[in-house]
Amino acid sequence: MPQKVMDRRVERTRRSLQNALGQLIMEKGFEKITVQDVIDRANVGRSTFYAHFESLDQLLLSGFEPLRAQFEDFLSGTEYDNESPWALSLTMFQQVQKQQGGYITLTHVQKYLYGYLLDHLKTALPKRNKNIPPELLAHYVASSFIALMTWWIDNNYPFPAEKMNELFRQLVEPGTLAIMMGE
Amino acid sequence: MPQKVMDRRVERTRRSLQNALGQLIMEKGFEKITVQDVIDRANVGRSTFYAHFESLDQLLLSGFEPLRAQFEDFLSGTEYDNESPWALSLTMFQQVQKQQGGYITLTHVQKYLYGYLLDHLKTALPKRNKNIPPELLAHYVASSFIALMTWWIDNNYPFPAEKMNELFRQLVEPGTLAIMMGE
DNA sequence: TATGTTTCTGAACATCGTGTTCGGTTATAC
DNA sequence: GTATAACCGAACACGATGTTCAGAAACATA
Repeated sequence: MPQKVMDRRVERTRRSLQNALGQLIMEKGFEKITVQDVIDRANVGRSTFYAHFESLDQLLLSGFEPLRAQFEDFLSGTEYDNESPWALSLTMFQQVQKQQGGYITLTHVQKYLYGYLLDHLKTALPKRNKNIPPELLAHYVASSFIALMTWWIDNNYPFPAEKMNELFRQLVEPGTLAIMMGE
Repeated sequence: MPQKVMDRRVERTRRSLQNALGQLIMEKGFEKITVQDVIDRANVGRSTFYAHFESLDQLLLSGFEPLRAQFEDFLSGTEYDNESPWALSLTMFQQVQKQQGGYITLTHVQKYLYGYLLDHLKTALPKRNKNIPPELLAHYVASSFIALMTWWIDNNYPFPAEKMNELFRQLVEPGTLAIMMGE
């Protein structure tokens, strides 16, 4: 939970680090980035970095915080039913699209979104089925979502969020319905 | 291409390193493994490791070589048609199952299999479609495959390969057909 | 069994990234 | 204007990487 009033310097430092990380992820991918890279780009002292974050992973996570809060809100105000997975995926497409040019990157999506969707699906999907284990079904749906989202971001958002969600549903729903009914 | 006759010591060293890596992947995951871990486990000198492989990635890749060769064979003897993607996926399920207890791990699957399937799909799938970009479709199918494969290995091969491939097809085919026909 | 060749060993070394510490400097809030 | 909080940056210990080299061991051959 953020302080009511935050020292300008703190805000400036954190923003700067987040932006630097975002840029570097685009340039060379998260795995190849060092703390040195980030603090050089952000013009921040080494000790300052560690005063704010205990690792690059923490810094990465901090940039995802705004979206995380939105999804929490969304989920706490939603009933679980047959439509809720599609509503959640639509929200995710929309929110990510809105962040274009911000510091939300593919790395954020792949690292955090998958888990959110999976958790939701595990409770939203029917629990018992003789044709397929429910966790497998959840994995399949969540993976498919991430695949579409990854392609979408990689290709620079060629379609609007609504169209992506439609594609997602058209691809995934028929098979899942078929397998739940039995062949 | 392996030598006709290989010095016993070379064979022993390489096997030992591959096995050590396989064990360590199961124990703590590929990302957390260091060269030191591997050579300690394998009882091999530091300089020996670097005489054989130039990195952990190379060592990992070397263990996948047998499977890679099989898939090359399979693909070079197969016509591209509507059935070939399912035949390839079945082969992959079967070959991975056969390697149970060998040094093929989840890491191998996720790092190499995806690329193989994707390449095949890009040529095997119909090239033009007004409803969905072909590369997106290929990504979706390949990701779904990896999702099922991952679950299967994670849960210790609860079903035979044939059943997994059937599930894969039942989940993926209806949606892809529907979207190719137009809604 | 003797010989020449290949492989393995292990210690030493340079290099790089991490995470911490601390005395000194600067910006901010009031 | 002053007390306080944040930032700086140099120094340090640590651990992993990748290379080098001289000596020991295993191998193929005859």
